[in-house]
Amino acid sequence: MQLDEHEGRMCDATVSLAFAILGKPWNGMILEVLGNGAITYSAVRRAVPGISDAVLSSRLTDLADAGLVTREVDAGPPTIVRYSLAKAGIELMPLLRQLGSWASSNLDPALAASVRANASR
Amino acid sequence: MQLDEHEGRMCDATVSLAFAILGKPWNGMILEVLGNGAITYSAVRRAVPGISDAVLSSRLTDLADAGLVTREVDAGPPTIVRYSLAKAGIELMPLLRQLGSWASSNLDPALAASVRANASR
DNA sequence: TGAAGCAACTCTGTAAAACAGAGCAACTAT
DNA sequence: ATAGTTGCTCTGTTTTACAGAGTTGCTTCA
Repeated sequence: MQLDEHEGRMCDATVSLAFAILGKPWNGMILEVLGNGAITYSAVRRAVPGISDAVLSSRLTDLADAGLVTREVDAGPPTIVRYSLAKAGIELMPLLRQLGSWASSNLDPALAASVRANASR
Repeated sequence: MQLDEHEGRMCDATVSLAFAILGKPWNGMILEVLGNGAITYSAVRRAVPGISDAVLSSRLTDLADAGLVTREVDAGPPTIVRYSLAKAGIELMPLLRQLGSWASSNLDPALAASVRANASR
């Protein structure tokens, strides 16, 4: 068995880096929702059907730590917490839109249904 | 507390669809590696450090089922199995490259290191 | 020749992550 | 007063990824 041009092939480091964020369940969708402007935690929860509180909270924290998302607290009362995209997140939006276009042209909508079925389980 | 324009906000269905594939750990990286041309299972394994055989096998099957990847068997001997991108996968490549560019401009490389640390655990 | 190595996976127990749902403090609305 | 909402936290359960071993069929090496 001849090892040839495959031998030194490695996944591109920048793509790996991108998917450190985007390859985690729910992140892409959360970011997309935030792309439409500052939003409260509960509204994100409603906008992303199927996500749990525990995961949403954890993801928002991670995204803020990574510099994609900004968490702003209006002390109130009532306390209002808003999440919005930071510059890095904003720059991702055109790509997310293109990914949506690609998906609608190339993927079977039943795929999303299977995800939703999982979510409703 | 006033519910206003947030009320009807929902995650875009096409983005959800895209992330049915891309939001699963390892898929983005596998697809990127396949983007450089047909490749054997073992070569994919080496190209994506940290992935397990069980997950790689499962992902390749899922990607083939979704129509992004083609599995071709050269009966041999020795049997050679090659994976390559189908049309839908090929159309995704420019977006993956852009995601890599975005990541290198906007994400902390330490993020990838944390993923690799997990992988070497 | 037999042993070692490689390809392409499969199998299985363990650890980690996501799920599902309950709960809490601080508020607002009825 | 009760009920509802916000923004989470907590916890037991289920699912998924991890880690490593294993199998068959081949090729390579001593």
